[in-house]
Amino acid sequence: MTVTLADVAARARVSPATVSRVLNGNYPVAASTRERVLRAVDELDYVLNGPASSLAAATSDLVGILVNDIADPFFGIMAGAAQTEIGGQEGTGRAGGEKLAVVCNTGGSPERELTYLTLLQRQRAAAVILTGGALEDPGHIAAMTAKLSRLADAGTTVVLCGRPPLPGSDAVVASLAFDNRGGGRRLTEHLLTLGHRRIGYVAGPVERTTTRHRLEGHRAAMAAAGLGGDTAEQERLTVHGPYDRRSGYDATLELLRREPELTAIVAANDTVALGACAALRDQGLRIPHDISVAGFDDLPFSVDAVPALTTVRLPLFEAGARAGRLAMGNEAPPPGGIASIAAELMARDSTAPPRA
Amino acid sequence: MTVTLADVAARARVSPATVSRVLNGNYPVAASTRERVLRAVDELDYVLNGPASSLAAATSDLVGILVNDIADPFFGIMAGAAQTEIGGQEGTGRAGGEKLAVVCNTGGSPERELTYLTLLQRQRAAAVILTGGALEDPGHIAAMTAKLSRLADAGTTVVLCGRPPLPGSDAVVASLAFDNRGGGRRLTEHLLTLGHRRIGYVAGPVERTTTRHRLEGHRAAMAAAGLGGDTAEQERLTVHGPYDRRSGYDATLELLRREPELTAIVAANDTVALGACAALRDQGLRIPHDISVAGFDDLPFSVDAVPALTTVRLPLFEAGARAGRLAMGNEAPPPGGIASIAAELMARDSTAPPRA
DNA sequence: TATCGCGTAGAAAGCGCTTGCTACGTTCAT
DNA sequence: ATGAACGTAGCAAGCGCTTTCTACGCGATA
Repeated sequence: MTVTLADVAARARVSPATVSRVLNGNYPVAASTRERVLRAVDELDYVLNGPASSLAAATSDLVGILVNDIADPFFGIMAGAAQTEIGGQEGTGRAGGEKLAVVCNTGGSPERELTYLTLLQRQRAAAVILTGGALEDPGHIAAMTAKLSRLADAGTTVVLCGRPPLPGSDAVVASLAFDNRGGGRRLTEHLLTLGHRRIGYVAGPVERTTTRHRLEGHRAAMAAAGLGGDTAEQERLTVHGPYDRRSGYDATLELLRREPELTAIVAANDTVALGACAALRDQGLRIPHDISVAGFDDLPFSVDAVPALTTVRLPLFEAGARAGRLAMGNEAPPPGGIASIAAELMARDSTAPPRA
Repeated sequence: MTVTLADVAARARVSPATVSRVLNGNYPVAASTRERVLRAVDELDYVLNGPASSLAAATSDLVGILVNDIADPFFGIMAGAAQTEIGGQEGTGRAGGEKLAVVCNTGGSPERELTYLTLLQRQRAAAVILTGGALEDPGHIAAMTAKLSRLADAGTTVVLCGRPPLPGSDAVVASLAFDNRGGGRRLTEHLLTLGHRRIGYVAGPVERTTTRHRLEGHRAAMAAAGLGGDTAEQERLTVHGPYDRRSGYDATLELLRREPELTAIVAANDTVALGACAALRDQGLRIPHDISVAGFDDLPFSVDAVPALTTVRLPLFEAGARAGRLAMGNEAPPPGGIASIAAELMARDSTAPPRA
């Protein structure tokens, strides 16, 4: 029924070993022999049996990319860039390099994250790239650390992209961490410079590194300006919610209720900011005339928002591509295995000085 | 080094066969024995060797989801929904159902589409879901048909989601096709009803089914209204380009150059529409006062555009979920294996009667 | 009591591939 | 002329699991 290596060998009048070596290209084979084998492969329309090959070689060509939300371009851009670096290099013909880069959607659930890691471990994945913020739960962190070191033991390369390093883990080859704290700080400094004093913050889900870092940046800027007040006051001007449009809408309404004198709102990311804008418009407020709004990430649609959204640009594509290269061993890891990736303020039209 | 089935068997004082049966749960095993085996599995932290298991069983638990652009929520939403149906059903403990749903990004390239299919074939994937429009190139269609029937022969379930049926192929279990033609027609009828007569069309990439169907719907509506003119005129009011923001921007400028009297622009999708809006604004035109704009897909951000975008809603999540169920064999295929999925007009604020 | 059948477990034969080792020419240096 | 060295190819032993077939023990049936 299905064509096997042996069939190809028979047709090319060589041994199975030779066919295997031609296909893997890591052993000298005479040009004429190789030629003959390749022809037989084509004629029989042979496709390697991946499981058999992985079993014998004790490695596979699977590379997993874990994302929190596949419908969010934030992850899509990184994953796409990584895949380009992994599945991209054809050219060598059928030999080598043909990895299967696949993305797995955890939906932000820690259990699913672990489940996918186990599934990838089952498949003896060549590499795993974890993207996006991590959950700050001690239990989960411990479980992840254990799982990742088990993966590393089995020869899987682990790369973190847009996620802070896992303390005390030597399983991770490299972590590319976005400077969310610095970005958040500069964004709020921008607002402060414009003259804002009462700033509301729509934060992401609690217990996420990304959420915390951005919020810390914001509060650091506020504190440096002698604002921000005590903890209770900080809490009053902060509302947490998921990274979606709806959360931005609802949280904005809530912030307005708590503090009608708000002159600016900083959102956890651009999608949330869009929801915030919608809420403000529905309240009859004009942006930025009555109130300023800022986002984070600089996703493609942000520049087309009306008014164009002030935000913080994260080099998602570059980071994803680099993670891909790191996973493939095509790039040297940064010193110490950790790289901080700069976040750039993009001041646009959704922020302006507060009304006098 | 690594723990194998035999290790577990030894520790549980049973034969490897029994361990296998406990893990796969398709053979009667006494409760006490199962208990013992499960404990050993836990104690040894055993993880099944996927390749070995796939080799022996001649199937794997991999399910591939092919998308054209992973950074586009259009695909992200479908893929996410499908993954929910595939990787989701835990609850049964570790037994059964634990598939590895992975998404593969073709970037719209036919070669990569084929490459991924081969890679999935290598892995003996349990199922493959192809999403999004297909390339209308005879050579590629033939190659795809051949590849898919080879996959089907090997036991892989093939499902098409948001992609028209492959004529003459019995390899495909089901195809869920969006009614792009009907949606396109209703959208243009809406514009016609408002009084528009000079309508520009920013189409998607040529030779794509989605592009063609939407355009056909548009032209059918125009023709039914006695408008549209000859082929040359139709061509003059149509500009093709990729499904991105940039294309919408550039094409809109081009259309305006060709026909300054345009009162409405229909875009290939919402992202393109956003680019069109940006171009119009940069030209000092107000939407919808000076010119109307419509999109397609009703992606999440469309309702937050300013003005809110008139578009055609596609039930992406539902379709993706259904495709996932179909792939898992958890839902009966539609009669004839083909289902047409309705597209609903969402008339919002970006369209209005033309200026008198 | 003898027989059958059922529930449960083990033995062992692969699944299709990779790779260490061996074997067989050649060519080169001695 | 002889042997070392090299370039190629084959042999065969697994890789870790699934599954068919066989075996065993026991309660039910006759």
